[in-house]
Amino acid sequence: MELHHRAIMRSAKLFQDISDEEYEALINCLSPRIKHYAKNEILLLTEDSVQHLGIVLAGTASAYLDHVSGSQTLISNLPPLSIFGEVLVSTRMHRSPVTIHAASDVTSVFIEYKRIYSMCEVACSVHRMFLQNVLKIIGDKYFHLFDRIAVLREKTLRAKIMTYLYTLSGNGDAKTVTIPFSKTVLADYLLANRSALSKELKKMEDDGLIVVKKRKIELAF
Amino acid sequence: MELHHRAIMRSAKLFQDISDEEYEALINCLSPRIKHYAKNEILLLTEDSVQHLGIVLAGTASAYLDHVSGSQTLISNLPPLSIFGEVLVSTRMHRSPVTIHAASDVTSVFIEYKRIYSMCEVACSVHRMFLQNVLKIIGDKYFHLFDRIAVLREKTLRAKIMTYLYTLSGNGDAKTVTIPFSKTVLADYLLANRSALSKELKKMEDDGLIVVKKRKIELAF
DNA sequence: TTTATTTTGTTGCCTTGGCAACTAAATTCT
DNA sequence: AGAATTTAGTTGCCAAGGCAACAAAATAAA
Repeated sequence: MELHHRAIMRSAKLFQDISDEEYEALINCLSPRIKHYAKNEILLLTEDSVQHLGIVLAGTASAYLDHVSGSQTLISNLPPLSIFGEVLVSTRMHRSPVTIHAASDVTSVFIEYKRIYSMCEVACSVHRMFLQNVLKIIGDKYFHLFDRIAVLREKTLRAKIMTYLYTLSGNGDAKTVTIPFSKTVLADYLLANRSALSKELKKMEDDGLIVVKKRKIELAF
Repeated sequence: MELHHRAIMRSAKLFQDISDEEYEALINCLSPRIKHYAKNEILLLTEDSVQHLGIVLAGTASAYLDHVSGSQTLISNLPPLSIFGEVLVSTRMHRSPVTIHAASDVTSVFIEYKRIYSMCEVACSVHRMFLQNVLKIIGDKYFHLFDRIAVLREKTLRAKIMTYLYTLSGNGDAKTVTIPFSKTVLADYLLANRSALSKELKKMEDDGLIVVKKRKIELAF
């Protein structure tokens, strides 16, 4: 594994609260493997057997929930330093619930689950910190799904949008939010019709609730 | 902690793949505390600071997502041996995203997060197994939310119901499923109107898709 | 820069299913 | 067992928003 990849990976949440020395020892132990993907290539298919935890080092990938009908629902964007596959670390089946594909050219690193488990004897305390980080990351992901459900359960489209923006603003902390995807994808994310979303955003602007400037939205509520 | 409580707790997923001896040592170390709740009492409020992992030993509790408007959305039922609060083990804030209340009289046991972390030195290998179990449980919970989203993203009520029943049947394994709650609550769970649900179930029965017998539903698809 | 592709706004029509209101049936409580 | 409460079925009305189709604007590719 090349040095600059090591350096990038260093700042992944996975290695938080781990010293530089421990980090070096750890990645030797974990022996991560680098892979490159061209835009639109598939990193992972639904139902694939997953034996690796992945970290996006460069580019952005997207995770989709596949539908029987062939349609897809965006679950999350994976910008650099995102972790994926970690929820499967401990499940019996290790089957991916999502399809992940490269939204741009992507560089990703993979760590075998086995390695994660088998290193305990060697470095118990670091291992513990590492597992704790994995736990934290999974917890965060869980809360993201939770936020999603908080949005989806709203009955009206406006309430969905409001809830989404509120969550995006860190529960009211920021006055301006930047939507991390296009309006087309946002509609998809909110499980709404794109034209309906377009209409409603306009209405909300008329009602003085928000000001839409491309992907930036000023909140006035 | 009384013996029969120990015995019940023994079969919680949390202690899977841990020997009887290890189990005994473990719970001494974890020093769990028992609490009793009368029906409708609150175990946990949204935004509560959570420092304990809980296990339901007897009775059933329910986790709800609170809404600004005061309405609630059922997230999950917690029958005996369910774990709760475990997702927060590693998050910074330890704030509960849900309100949990006793659907019947409930006996529950609590384990401090601290204990979970601080036992490593004493029993590394058991600790590892235990953390792995926590990881697995969180993973499972994650997938439950996932299933929920798979249901919610369906556009038509019928599709929602179908997806729900399919998931409930173990992806087609069982021909008969038992809905774990009343139709009223089911409507709530599907984020649909109760009367609409009633109508649609009847229609589906007319179309020969299902046979509804109280809470048991035969699947013919 | 020119072309191709994707994103966005906008309109009208029409279906899904939310809502209220009431009755009946089924549980639970005492 | 009888009363009280909760759950379930049924109806008609109506609004939210899905869908299709098109044009314009903006991005990306060549």
